[in-house]
Amino acid sequence: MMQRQAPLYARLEAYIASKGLRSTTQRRCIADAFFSGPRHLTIEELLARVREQDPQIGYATVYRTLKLFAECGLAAERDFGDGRTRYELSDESNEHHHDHLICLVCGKIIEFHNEKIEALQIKVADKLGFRIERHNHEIYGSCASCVASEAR
Amino acid sequence: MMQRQAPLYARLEAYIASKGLRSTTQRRCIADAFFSGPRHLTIEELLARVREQDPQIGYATVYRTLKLFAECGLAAERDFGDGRTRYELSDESNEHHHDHLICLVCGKIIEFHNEKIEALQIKVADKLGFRIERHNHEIYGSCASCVASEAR
DNA sequence: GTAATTGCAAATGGTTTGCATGTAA
DNA sequence: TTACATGCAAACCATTTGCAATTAC
Repeated sequence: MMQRQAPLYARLEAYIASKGLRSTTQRRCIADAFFSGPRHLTIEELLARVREQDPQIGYATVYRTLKLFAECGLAAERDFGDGRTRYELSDESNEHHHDHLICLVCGKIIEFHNEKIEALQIKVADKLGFRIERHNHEIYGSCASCVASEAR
Repeated sequence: MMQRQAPLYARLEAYIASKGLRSTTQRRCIADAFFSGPRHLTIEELLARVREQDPQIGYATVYRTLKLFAECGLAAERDFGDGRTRYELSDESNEHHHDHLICLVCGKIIEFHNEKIEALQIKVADKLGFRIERHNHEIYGSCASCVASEAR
């Protein structure tokens, strides 16, 4: 376990304890894969990482465990329109909130954060008396390298 | 057919003719329901409207026809995270582009448009050399009336 | 006439669930 | 000891597809 992931483990263990759940080898293994892995992984990708450590882990366990992580606020579910749910560290587990640019050519996912957009969203909602809980903001198109290789 | 929907019919018929497809009673009936109905309808809702006119129409036909409308640029598919795809008139069939606020309590869908947000998105993408094709921007929370009834 | 379209039912595919077995506390 | 968790297979559910019958042109 890397140093910077220790707080995430601690939060997970605290949640598990507070709910009367159990700390299992599978959950710890999936937590390892999720906390240290690349962002925006699908269940399938996560399962592959997890099975490098323990080939016996079933895919239903990964589904259930990521739902658990989402429930306790460690993970966020993302839908980028390709039919598979992706998981990433939640905003609070992370440095800060971010949104995404998704390359339709190579599949690359780029994170962005723009304070002005965030502020304007709040303004739009306020004007309508709407109380914001969360938002999705995804920009689809072609990333710089795909635009470049297309031009060739 | 109402006056303001005539251009939409014309575009549909033009597309159908240009592709060597056929103008069927089912397609015209589904077009009626879609062009004149409320926005953001699911296939199931659309099917119900369509069957008021012609109870024989099958649901696969509605799926196929809405895909056709999307293909020819008349319809836009929307995913508000509840597992059902919704269809609305595309930006070009409509007055202008818009995004959505979705009430998680009552399900109300409110449209919004903010030029500053649009401009900032382009700025974010430009800085990364990313070419935008489209975007999703959804704000989830509680609408004014649900916030009010909660306060009671 | 013939190629596109329809309606039905079956297939698909990601995700969820029931259940018998295993295991943490 | 006794709930909770796991792994498997089956179920789910929105959507898609194969196919025989129908229809537009």
